[in-house]
Amino acid sequence: MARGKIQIKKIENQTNRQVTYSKRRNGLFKKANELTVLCDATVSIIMVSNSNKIHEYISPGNTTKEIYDRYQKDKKVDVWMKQYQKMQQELMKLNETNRELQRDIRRRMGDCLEDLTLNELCCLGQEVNNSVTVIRERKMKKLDSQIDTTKKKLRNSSEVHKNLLSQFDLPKEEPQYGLVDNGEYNHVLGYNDDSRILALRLQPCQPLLHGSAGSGSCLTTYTLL
Amino acid sequence: MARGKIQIKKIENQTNRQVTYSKRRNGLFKKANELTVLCDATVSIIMVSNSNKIHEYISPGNTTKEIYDRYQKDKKVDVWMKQYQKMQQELMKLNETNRELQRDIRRRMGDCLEDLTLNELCCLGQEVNNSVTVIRERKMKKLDSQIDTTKKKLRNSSEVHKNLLSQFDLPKEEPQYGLVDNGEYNHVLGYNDDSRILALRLQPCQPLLHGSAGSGSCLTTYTLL
DNA sequence: AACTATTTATAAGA
DNA sequence: TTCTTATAAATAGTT
Repeated sequence: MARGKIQIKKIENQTNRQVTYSKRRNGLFKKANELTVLCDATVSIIMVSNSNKIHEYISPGNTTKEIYDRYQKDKKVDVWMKQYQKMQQELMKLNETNRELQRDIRRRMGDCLEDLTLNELCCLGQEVNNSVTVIRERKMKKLDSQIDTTKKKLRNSSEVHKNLLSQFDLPKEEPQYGLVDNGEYNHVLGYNDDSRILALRLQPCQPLLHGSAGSGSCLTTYTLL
Repeated sequence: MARGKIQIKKIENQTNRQVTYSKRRNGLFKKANELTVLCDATVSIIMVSNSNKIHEYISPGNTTKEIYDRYQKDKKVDVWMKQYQKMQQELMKLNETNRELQRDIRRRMGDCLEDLTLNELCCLGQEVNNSVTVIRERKMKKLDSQIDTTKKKLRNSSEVHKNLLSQFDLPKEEPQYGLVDNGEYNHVLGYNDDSRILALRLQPCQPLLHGSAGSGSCLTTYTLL
């Protein structure tokens, strides 16, 4: 526009382009500002240069975010909002599910039984009762295998001991590892013929997870903006 | 800038302002486009007029959203992204909690006991066993009160019947409402001296909620954009 | 929307 | 980058 007309096409000279970018950017921003004042409008300009630098103009008293949000609202391209609401719903659903699961567990522990019907109580009772049997069986199986393992270890030790003694030509003497068989175990672990489990707590056992999980964390309402 | 210099201040004449807005908007967009071509840059302009209408310019081959997202990233004002990640985390945590709760329930039903230690099995057994007792007691209490209510109703009916008969001076005759007392009920409901509940299912009872809640819905990964 | 006198923007050079 | 300046472009006021 001066000292000769130019073609509107990419300036190939890198330096020249850079200079023109800078000059015209200022020009554009100045015009934007004049427009803002003269016409009481709001203008937001974002520019990304060829070298990936970002410059912006924003009418005084506004933020680029504000203008863009407004633009989004206007264009109904608010994908974010939809996403947000979808997630919010999902969170609520999950929280609800959690509450229900926890209530179910509490019932299985004998809590919150007030609002169950007689029929529901029967079902629950039957279920829990079945569990007792299954869990007891599982426990006994585990116990058996543990005893088995221990026995094997003992036998092994015994063998090693014997071998050592014979290697050193010492007089043979059976080692006295103590393992009282079976009957005693049943008693210690609360397994008796009453066919009810009155398990002793061998260690203070942490409750499986009730309460700890999910805790009281009610859904935090995420406010927009 | 022509036919006389103007002051850069708000144009008070409404029509004039409107015209100038339109003219200068075109000028601005033209300049933006020249800049885009000459300097191989990307420009996004959003304008809000005094009368709240929105106009935009965007360099060809781009979207306003793209440019704004880039701007956001650059300016690290990505509040949305933080929000999104926070919620994503919350969702994952809740899903994890759900899984744990469901596993806990399954264990209380005698499932998934494989990976429990002997000690944990003992604790679980004890808890479930306690529940059996509590639930049984609760059931009996409910049953008692139901029987009580029924008895009262019966007595009432009896009374009404008697009164009616006497009102009509008819020969008195006791009504024969059938209610076999107590012992029979215990049997029907599976309460016997074995002190274990072998409840009959009076109706097909829906499982309290396991499985239905939360189902298999793994966390859907919300992709951005 | 078109015209045009005048102001403003800016390309090229320093 | 900034300044200069000849000249192109934009536009205020008018029609």
